[in-house]
Amino acid sequence: MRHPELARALEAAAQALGGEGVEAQLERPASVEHGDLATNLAMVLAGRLKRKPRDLAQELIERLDLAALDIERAEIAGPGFINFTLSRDYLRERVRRIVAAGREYGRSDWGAGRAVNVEFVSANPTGPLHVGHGRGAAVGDAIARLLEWTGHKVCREFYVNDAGAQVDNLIESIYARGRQLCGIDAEVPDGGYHGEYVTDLARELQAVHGDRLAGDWGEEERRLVRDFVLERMQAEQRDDMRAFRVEFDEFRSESSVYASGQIDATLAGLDERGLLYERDGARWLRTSTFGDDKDRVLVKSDGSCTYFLPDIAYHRDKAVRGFKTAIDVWGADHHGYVPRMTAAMQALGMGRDFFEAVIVQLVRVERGGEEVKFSKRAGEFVTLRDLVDEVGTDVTRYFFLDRGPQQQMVFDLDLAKERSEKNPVYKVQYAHARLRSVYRRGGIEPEKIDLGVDLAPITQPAAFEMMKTLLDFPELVDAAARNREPHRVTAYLEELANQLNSWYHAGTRDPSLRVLGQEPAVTNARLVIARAAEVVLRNGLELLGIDAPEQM
RNA sequence: GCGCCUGUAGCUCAGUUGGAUAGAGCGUCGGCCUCCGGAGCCGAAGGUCACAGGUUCGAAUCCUGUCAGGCGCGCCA
Repeated sequence: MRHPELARALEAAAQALGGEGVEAQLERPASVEHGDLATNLAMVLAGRLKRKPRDLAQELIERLDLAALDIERAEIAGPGFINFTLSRDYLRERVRRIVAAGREYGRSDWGAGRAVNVEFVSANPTGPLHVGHGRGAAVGDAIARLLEWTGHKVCREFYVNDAGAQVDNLIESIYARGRQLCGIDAEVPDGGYHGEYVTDLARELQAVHGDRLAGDWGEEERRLVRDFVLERMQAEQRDDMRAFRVEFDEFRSESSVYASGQIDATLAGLDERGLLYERDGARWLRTSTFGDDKDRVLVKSDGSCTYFLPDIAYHRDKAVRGFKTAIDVWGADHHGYVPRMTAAMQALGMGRDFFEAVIVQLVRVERGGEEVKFSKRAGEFVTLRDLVDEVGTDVTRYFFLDRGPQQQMVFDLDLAKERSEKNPVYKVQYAHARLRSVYRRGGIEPEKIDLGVDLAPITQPAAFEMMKTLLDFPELVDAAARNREPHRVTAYLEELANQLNSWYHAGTRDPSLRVLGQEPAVTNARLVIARAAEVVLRNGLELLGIDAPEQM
């Protein structure tokens, strides 16, 4: 919960005691007995001033105008904490303002319109998306949403590696499958693709182009197949993403980087800075001067370039396009690549904070405690599509966002399919639906709930605990955005849903605690609290790209 | 061998950037509700925060080392 006036008053008091420029941290104490807000300022000051923290705490309190700050009590506790108890009226009024802010509650202008590029998924156009891509998509999209909420101008981007050897591999795999379909002996090459979809593609190509592809393939046939495959795979990936509720603003392809002349521009830029050199017939970039363990080849001795060079050119282009920050969401198998890209961006003169990588760990899917190994269609992995078809977009997204990105995760299919409050997604969605159903049962139009009513009838301690959680939301959004950690939002929503559910369930035991069926003054006051909770649940779910349903 | 990530309750995970008595869900156990089943409600037990040192008023959090797991270490992408 924020209380900027109190923070400033504390800092002023600290300064008066000789603590120049100390920042006053306010936090929600873990235990209710410790009040509503606490600060460790006296202990921080004690180290600096070589004085006893509890004495300093006393002097700090004496310099505060408690009444003006809506503080009912200020107590010194433990080694030197100051615990503040806010007036109940202050909390009531702040919660009322949540409802007034509505869909805007939790937004901020921290980013001040800074342009941020968030690149994620970026799968090779050589097959269906797998669960790992799904996790990257959920995390990338949620980070994008968090940044939008905090005042950034965000571009969601997908980089298509359409020029590399992987596409050639796929083409050769299709070639082999095509021959097999014609009864000719052939084998999928090493490193080729084995999923059933490869045979499907071969069959389809034969149906469309007939005998043209029956014989050996020359340059022209391969180009034909390449065009067909690239379009098809990208269209499928796009569909998978759409079904997963992820819309990209921009698709950039490796081939367009080659076509744009930016490869040469990048080399020239690096050369001007004296960061390139020749060795063994290749051209190297001095990434090691920027923290990489060794230098990296950009142009091989045969004159072709490594994948790294177009990748640098592509990221450089993000700066050219005006982005101040480029965030890449990568699978754990690419984390070793972070230092060299970071180095390359610095080599081009970008600030240390221009490029940022978010590493997402692997996903293991389990059913009945056993690992689900692969999909029939894709062969060696579980497709995102299969997962979404089985458990739905909301659940899949939520599960991917329910853990820190760096945490290896087990996706429990049994829990995911559970349609009860055991399943955290349903618990949160149900909390929202429950409030909507209160309005319905009461014949109330939520938009017309009177915000001007007296909130004095709100006295239940459980209600105040929940209200404080509601007031934490803007700080939570801020922290989640700054750290690129969407899982803070899911953890928060689960806590809120628990509080809301127990607030609600109190009414099952004691009818006088229900929202409906009370004196109008009581019902009206509780409706405002219900609305505030609904606003936060809905906004939180939106931040994750998950539906806030009217009913379950 | 080197680098990065991870190690918290039986399981899956949080832990407010160093704060007070380490939390939640699932599972387990007890009670309530229900014609039965499912679901739901109330409560309880459950911990050497991988291990060993260090830093300080204070460490799950920071530093060093050890152990275990994952990933990476190419003129592959």
